[in-house]
Amino acid sequence: MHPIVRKLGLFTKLDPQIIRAVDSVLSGALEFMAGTDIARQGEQPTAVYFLLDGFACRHRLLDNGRRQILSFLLPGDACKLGVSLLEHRDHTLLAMSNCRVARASDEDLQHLSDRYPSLREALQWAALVEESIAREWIASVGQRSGTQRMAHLFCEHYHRMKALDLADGNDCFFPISQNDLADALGLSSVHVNRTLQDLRSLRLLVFADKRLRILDLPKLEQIAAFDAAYLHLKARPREDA
Amino acid sequence: MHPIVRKLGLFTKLDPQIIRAVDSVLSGALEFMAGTDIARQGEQPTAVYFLLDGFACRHRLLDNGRRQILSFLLPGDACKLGVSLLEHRDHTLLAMSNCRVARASDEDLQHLSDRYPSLREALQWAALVEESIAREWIASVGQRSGTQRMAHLFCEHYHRMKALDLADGNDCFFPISQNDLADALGLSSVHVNRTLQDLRSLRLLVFADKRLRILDLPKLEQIAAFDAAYLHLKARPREDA
DNA sequence: CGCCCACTTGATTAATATCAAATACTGTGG
DNA sequence: CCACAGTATTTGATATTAATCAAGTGGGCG
Repeated sequence: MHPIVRKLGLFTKLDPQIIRAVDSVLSGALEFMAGTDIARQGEQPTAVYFLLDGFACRHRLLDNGRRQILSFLLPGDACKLGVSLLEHRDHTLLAMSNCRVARASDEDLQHLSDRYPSLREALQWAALVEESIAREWIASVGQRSGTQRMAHLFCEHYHRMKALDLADGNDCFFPISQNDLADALGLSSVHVNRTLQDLRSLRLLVFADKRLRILDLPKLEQIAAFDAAYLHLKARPREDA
Repeated sequence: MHPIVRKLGLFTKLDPQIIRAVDSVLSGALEFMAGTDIARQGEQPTAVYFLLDGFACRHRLLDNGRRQILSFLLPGDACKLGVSLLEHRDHTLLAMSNCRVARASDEDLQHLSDRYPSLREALQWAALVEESIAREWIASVGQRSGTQRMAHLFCEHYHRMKALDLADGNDCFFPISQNDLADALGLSSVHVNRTLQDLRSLRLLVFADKRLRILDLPKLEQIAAFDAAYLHLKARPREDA
């Protein structure tokens, strides 16, 4: 299934005609190798990127040389109408696995949104959800302990993957090193390693080979003080309509 | 000057006709006392709020009983087109000083944005900047020490106030208790108190009587590893046009 | 084989939380 | 004006969390 349809389908079932219109303004699929930048902090933005396949993140380099991962991008993500209104990108988009990406000019997408209000709504919805997730990350880094934070991130990732039907039972793709995890959680990599061992020894999850397997979701959610409300996942309106 | 014009004027000079149209869909000014909620986490959102005067914040209560302040709202802020697409608010809007607020229905504002593309662009711009600030908060809480974080927040607040012409020299309104500061920075209030004393004894700033006075901005920015790029403040295109 | 990278372990230190109490400050009613 | 309650700030002592430093181990791969 088309990843964008799948993602925006979490909000609403888009008319096939709209999908075709979107496709018509998208570039053919671009390939990015794991570890390469899709778009760079500081550049002037003109294009909107859609992740079609793979796993990517946004991150920002600080003046003090440190790095913070700001969010993760799953297939269908990354649409952000209006970026070209800014003079420079304030963060880098990085492919964390091999990625297939499509690009559209912001302008084209705006025009399309003018013509199809339901497309605009779906994109607005996606942007609002992404913002809500960003806010939860602030709350998480600010108020949760290292263990809770890590548990929370795993819950979040699993729920997002599940919602997109990209989880295989209690197991899903999560191609990220312990170092990246540290940069996402605001912890040192040594501490990440130890915390991971704790969670593993509690038999809550297995995180290895670029995959996350959740063994005890309720317990994990409890530890994390996880409340899925911020993900704004409605009872899925998709499928069999 | 109209606070919304002042804020959106950081992006573009809006046609007076558009301003009148916006005013026409805004409720008259609502008053909120310091400490009262403007809109609550969990409620179903229908309205878009504009802060006309005063100082407010967004915050979120976690399941573990803790609280994180997610962002600060300055006059002209708070427009977020599309909120009504979500089923519930994921955070609370709280007046931190007495506030004057105007409300518009999301629907009215969308229609207006359809009619006036430059209004839509200005609102999109404001939303993008707010997101960028949220990302910087993630980076700050994740990668900066307590002292740096606090210095950073003060730099940010000062720059934002300055950009809106709401700073009086090196001095500006900042009506927030040390407890709130702690909830914004992800520190304990005791630690905030001590960090504050450090910054004060270094003669970098004075924070008292609900005001922030910056004594040595370059030094403060250096400590904070502050880089204003994320605020997306262009060389102001306002005034004397 | 040997190198590189990711992960792991141990020891130590630094940052920050927590607990407990004292000291301002603010507004209120008498 | 004073006594008072309530809140905000400050201080000290101690405990915990997580960072840092320094060395391993282990697997993939040319």
